[in-house]
Amino acid sequence: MNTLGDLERAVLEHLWAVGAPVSATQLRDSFADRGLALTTVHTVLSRLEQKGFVDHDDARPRQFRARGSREEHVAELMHEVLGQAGDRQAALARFVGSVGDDEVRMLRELLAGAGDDAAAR
Amino acid sequence: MNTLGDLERAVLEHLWAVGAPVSATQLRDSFADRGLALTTVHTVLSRLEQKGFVDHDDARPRQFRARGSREEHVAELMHEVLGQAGDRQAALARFVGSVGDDEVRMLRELLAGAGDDAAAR
DNA sequence: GAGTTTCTCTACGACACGTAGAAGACGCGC
DNA sequence: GCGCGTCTTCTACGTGTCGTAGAGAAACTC
Repeated sequence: MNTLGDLERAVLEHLWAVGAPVSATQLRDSFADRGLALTTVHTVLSRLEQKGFVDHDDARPRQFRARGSREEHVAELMHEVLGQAGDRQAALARFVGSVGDDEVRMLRELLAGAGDDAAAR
Repeated sequence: MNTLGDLERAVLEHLWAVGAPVSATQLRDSFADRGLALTTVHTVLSRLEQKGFVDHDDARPRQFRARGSREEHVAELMHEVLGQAGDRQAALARFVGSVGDDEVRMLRELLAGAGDDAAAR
């Protein structure tokens, strides 16, 4: 499910942060502190691509970009996790029970506002 | 974070489902379909214990039990996942945006009811 | 067309996990 | 108390994933 190694995660985070397509070379330079070989970056990118997290065009210096935003990803993961609960309601209850005050406020507004057109996804 | 193998997860699920302390032998029998050796069960139990998911007393045929409920675990995981979001609010918004109608209703009630004593955890 | 850059293919070491054997620790019945 | 069967611990191996990168092919630049 959440199967991403450290480097994979770091690269994906970077792509999310940048928001724009990025070449392998640029990535290697962004991670200069790790002193990665270009091929390493490529391997990681292919794996992220296989896993559906990354996309690339076929222009020549390939440009890679994340598919979907970090928030989308997080929301999706939250749903997956929730799906593991036997009793979804109980799990949800526990979850909101330990959410910060400001976030509770925000949730209230969200739920009030989006109210009945929630079906509009 | 969510590092549980298939068998580890299955065993933990079982412990959650049973709710009561269980011996290794009983576990092996519960998983008779897999034809596991007792030692395998023990290994898995130790690993789950190392990871803090399982507890055992020191009576002689050791009795193992899950620490915390499945729902607790799920809620905790959801928080961890949410913690990965750069923009927690955005992630939360997306999350509730794709929650089922009945669950939306339940959340509304929870948030309305638990309202201001949310700090009471 | 030669040199440089980028990409793909392949590989290897480390680590987690499923699996279980070997041997020691324990308890029960006699 | 002793022997025997059971439970527990220790250790190990096979496999898959991930970090890492080399070799060679492909493409671009001039």
